[in-house]
Amino acid sequence: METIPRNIHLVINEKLFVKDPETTNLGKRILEHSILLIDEVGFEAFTFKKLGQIIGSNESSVYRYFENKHKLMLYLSSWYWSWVEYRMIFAVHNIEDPLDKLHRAIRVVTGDVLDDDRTIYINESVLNRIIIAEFTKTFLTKEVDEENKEGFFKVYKNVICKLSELMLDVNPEYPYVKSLASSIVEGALHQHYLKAHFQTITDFAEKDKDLTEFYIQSINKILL
Amino acid sequence: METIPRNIHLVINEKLFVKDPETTNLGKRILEHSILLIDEVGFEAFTFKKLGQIIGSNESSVYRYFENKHKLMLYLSSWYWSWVEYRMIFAVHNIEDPLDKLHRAIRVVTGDVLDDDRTIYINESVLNRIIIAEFTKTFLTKEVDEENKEGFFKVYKNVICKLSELMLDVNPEYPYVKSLASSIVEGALHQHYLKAHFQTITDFAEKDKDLTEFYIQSINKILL
DNA sequence: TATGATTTAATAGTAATACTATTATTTTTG
DNA sequence: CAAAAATAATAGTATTACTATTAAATCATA
Repeated sequence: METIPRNIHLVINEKLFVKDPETTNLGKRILEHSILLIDEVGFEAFTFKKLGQIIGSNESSVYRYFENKHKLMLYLSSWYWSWVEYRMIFAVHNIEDPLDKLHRAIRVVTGDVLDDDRTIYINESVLNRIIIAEFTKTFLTKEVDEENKEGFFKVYKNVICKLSELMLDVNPEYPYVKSLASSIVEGALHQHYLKAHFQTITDFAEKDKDLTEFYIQSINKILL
Repeated sequence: METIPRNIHLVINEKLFVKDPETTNLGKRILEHSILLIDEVGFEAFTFKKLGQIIGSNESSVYRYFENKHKLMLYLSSWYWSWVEYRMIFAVHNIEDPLDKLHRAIRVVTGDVLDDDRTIYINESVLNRIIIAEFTKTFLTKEVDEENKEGFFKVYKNVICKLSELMLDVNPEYPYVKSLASSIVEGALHQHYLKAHFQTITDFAEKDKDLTEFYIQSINKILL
């Protein structure tokens, strides 16, 4: 995959970090290994102490970059959705047919993720795995409304809005574009999770059945 | 609503509790007030200490019923899905037409929940709110696979399997019944949450648009 | 190269949480 | 009424998620 030119930087809400981790070596090591460690032990068991030990640095040094682990997770999530948005725009660019555009966007949002070598310190395929397992929990909290006001979920909402606009181009009469788009984005994460942990309630454990195909077929029937 | 006859007891996996809370007064008070307290402060801030204070009892007494708060949440979730399953079976019983049956089941799974007065110590409409906000988190953990083996999510999976069977009766050729069913069950919870916290990415903040209607329309187009 | 500024590391400490263990007291039951 | 069971009270532990302080290392530049 070659989607992000090296000179482009994904911009992240400044309230999510104390010090921009992309500006220093230690910061990049924090990003790199927090992704790997969260993937390994899960967000609940992930601590700054363990992370510090792994990167040969100190707990308190991690705190100079991120206020707490929740903010770090929100940072990683924003990075992820920003990257998805970028790839989505890239995928539909210069395409004429609205339905073709929508299909390409759906492919980006629901498809499997390969590592993008252009960012050495972020392993996108592992990041995708932790988004599948952990992202939903970032907004299922008592603090959602405040954090939403602070714009912590803006990039995620952007992806959904972009997708719903593409749907509207296919069928301007359809009344539920926003819910259809949010269902697909969240639903794809959920089906990926089921595939890994609850094979009895998903069809995508079977090799010949494909998630993206399911969504493309469904929206064709719903919108056309 | 009059769905559960007083003499019927929802059976819950015995590994979820130390002592069956439905057998004693204190147990019922624990169920009643844990639902209210989780709704009030959220699962993360919910502790057995606070619960003990509220029910005028002791932290350690709560531990005699539930090993920890996660198991308590799993207990409440099982109770909820068991109740949904019961209502679903009840709703389709004696109905002939497969499509009519499916529509009725979808209505149970996606519709708003009113309190069922037959169980005095469980407020179903509050329980529904905490399921919307907290249930997904119960399986997004590193322990899913073990807990799944223990049968902690059996009732939830039952609901989805029942729903997918009804879909198969409508269209035996459709290849994605399980994923369609799990998408609807999880998707409905998600859309309810969006309605409460992320109005920009759902259509159901608008009064004239209805979640159940959206799902019934969608499955009609997908299955027929 | 010296000086100051910034960054990072190390240490210690705190409040809260999620328990466990023990004993005393109350309630239930036969 | 006595024995058994349930509950309450108290205390204690390990871990977590931080904060504060100071020391050491690195860097930037006059």
